[in-house]
Amino acid sequence: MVPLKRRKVANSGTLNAGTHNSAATQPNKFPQVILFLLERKMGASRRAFLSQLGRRKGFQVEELFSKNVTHVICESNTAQEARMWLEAQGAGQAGRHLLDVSWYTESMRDGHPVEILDRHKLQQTPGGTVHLLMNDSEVTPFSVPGYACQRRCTLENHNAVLTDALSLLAENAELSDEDGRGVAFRRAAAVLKALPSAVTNMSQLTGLPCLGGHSLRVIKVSGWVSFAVLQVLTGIFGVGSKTADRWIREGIHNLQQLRDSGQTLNRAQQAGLEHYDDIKQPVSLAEAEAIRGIVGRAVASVSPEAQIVLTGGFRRGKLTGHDVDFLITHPEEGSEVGLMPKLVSWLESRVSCHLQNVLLICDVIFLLMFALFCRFSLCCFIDKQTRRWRAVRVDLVVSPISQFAFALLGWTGSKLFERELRRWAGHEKGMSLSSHALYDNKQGRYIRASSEEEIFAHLGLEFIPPNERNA
DNA sequence: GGACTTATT
DNA sequence: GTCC
DNA sequence: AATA
Ligand SMILES: Nc1nc2c(ncn2[C@H]2C[C@H](O)[C@@H](COP(=O)(O)OP(=O)(O)OP(=O)(O)O)O2)c(=O)[nH]1
Ligand SMILES: [Mg+2]
Ligand SMILES: [Mg+2]
Repeated sequence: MVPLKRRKVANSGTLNAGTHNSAATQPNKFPQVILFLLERKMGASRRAFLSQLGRRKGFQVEELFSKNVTHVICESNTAQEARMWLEAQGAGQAGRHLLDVSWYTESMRDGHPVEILDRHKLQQTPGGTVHLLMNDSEVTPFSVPGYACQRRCTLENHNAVLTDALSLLAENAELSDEDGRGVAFRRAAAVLKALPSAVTNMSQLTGLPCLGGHSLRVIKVSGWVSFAVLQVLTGIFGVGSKTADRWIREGIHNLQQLRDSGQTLNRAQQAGLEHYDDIKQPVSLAEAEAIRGIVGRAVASVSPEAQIVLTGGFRRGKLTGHDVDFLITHPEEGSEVGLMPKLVSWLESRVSCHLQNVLLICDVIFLLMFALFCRFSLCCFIDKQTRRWRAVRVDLVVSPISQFAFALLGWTGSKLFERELRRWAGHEKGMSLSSHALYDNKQGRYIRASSEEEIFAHLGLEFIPPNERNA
């Protein structure tokens, strides 16, 4: 076990505020304000970061304390220590503001020193009274005196998991002959054990004594639900992080518990749960091509001229996928409207019929109908010559030919590649890219394109073929 | 501190 | 977590 | 809130 390395307070006189970062540092815009950030509980890196931020915003932030300093900034629960530190500097508090970091961060946000309100002033907290962040009645704040000998603590423990974790670290420190760290963890554990109820929110701990950075990180990590549980629940189609989080808080940690819980599920979630195992199985390229055949025939029968293209990961050369993505268009602008409903009807008409040789669409599990009814997802079952059927997800997108290039680029991915394209468009070119269009924010007009190559060119990027978009 | 892709339901 |  |  490697203990977290202790910060070295680098008081080397290497920093001369005037010269370093001069390019990014603006001249002092507020000469009546000279800031100093106290490192205690803030940490060296956070202090360095905040200092740099302030200087960029035109504040004078001193590296070293001096009599000229008008505002001393420190973390919210260090009032007593801050005053003692100032005394030690022989400075006292004479006419000097002693402020919480919240004043600093708000001033950074607004770009100027904000009015000093009561909540910005450091609380006189001899024991450790809770610093209320907001008048939120849901989060019950705790208040605990600084010494264990000032408080009553029975055998009751509402935070056993957390105190166990901290006690283990204490034991480890003690056995490593690090008594200082050992007793620190013991105190932290004791603070949690003294609480009248379980900790539900990290914000409840602000202001409590004996809980330093390390202990707070331990508490935070201990509260994490195992990644595996989250993966299982969000692995259900229609279940995202918020829903998974809510279910976990309600004691639902696996599929069986979900089924037994009687939770009301929306349609996508019902289908996602019902076909969980099937949908999780990767789709092979052969299956994708087979489905292409089915959907292709469906498209041809409802609109003979229409074209269908395999997009998504398979177009990028992947050999497996979590679904099969298709883009459908029509050579004549406007003829594509109404294609999707017809296609869906055609597919539905084959439901539970057994005409196809190899493949059969037999269950449409949900529809996602958009404004123009241009996108839809279905779940079909494939007969693999064994009379066994499995659910496979298929995404269908219909696009007018005028938008085809944007749709093709947009639906080919990868997801990260798309995000990077759009970020580049916005940040570097002042344009907005979507799977429908490219908009020039400066010229205030849409840019037409009839191929992916043209879009890359408009964006000032070298063309990258699909098989090299696997970012 | 704040952004971090964009559109659709 | 990285960049501004 | 979830999905592509
Ligand atoms: N702009 C944008 N496009 C996305 C997003 N998610 C997916 N796409 C696009 C790019 C993807 O390649 C395409 C198909 O999405 P899929 O989820 O099917 O991913 P893909 O086919 O790449 O991988 P897969 O093999 O199906 O797991 O849709 C997104 O969040 N934003
Ligand atoms: Mg896909
Ligand atoms: Mg897809």
